Amino acid sequence: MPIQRKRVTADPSHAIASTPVGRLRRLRRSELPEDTIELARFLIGKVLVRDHRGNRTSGRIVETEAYPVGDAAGHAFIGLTAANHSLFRAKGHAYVYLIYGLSYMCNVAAERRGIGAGVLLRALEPLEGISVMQRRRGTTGLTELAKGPGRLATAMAIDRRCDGIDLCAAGPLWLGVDDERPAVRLSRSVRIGLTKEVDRLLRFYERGNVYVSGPRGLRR
DNA sequence: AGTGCGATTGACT
DNA sequence: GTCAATCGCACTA
Repeated sequence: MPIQRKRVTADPSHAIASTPVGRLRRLRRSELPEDTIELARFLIGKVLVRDHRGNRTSGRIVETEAYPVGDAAGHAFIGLTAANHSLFRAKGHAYVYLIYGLSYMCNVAAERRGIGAGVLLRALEPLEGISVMQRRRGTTGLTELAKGPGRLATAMAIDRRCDGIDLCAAGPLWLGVDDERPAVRLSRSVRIGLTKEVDRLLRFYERGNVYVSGPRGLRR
């Protein structure tokens, strides 16, 4: 008779505490897929790192949305402006903007220089600097720390001053990868909160990850 | 110079 | 579940 193993209680805080921050290396720009949708998939499981005022915070990217070329919901759709020009930079640059007067959204520019497209980072699984994130967010919760794009920005102290940062360079905000970690199981869905292009399946997330945002039914 | 609105969040019924 | 807050920016005039 096989021994019935007792199921380990799903405790997010324990999961975080026991998650080793493995060997992290900076992503090179040449590693990033040029295609916006491929980039959105690629970024799941990669790590966003923030070095700010002597504090390091980082988290695994668990949810993204693609805003490809020609997408009427994308900020580049109206053409190049003072506000959105970072979207037209080479892949791997940050595009940060304020929405509804209160939430910053952090994007990764995609495609070649001169082409406007990007990937919205919608949620992180916190890794380093959890207490710092908790202070910035004003909560002791763990699953709510960076679940949702505005919360992600707050937890990582990302604001408009981060717009244009090269995420593939040594600096205050960059993208890393832990090559030791196993590949991610991806799911996709429609994008959240849009009034245009509502049917396109351009949201990607790690299947079953408790740090993924969105309504029930769009998390599994 | 004025208007409308948005890739959200948190508070509240 | 509903709903208001709050700001920068593109657009119109």
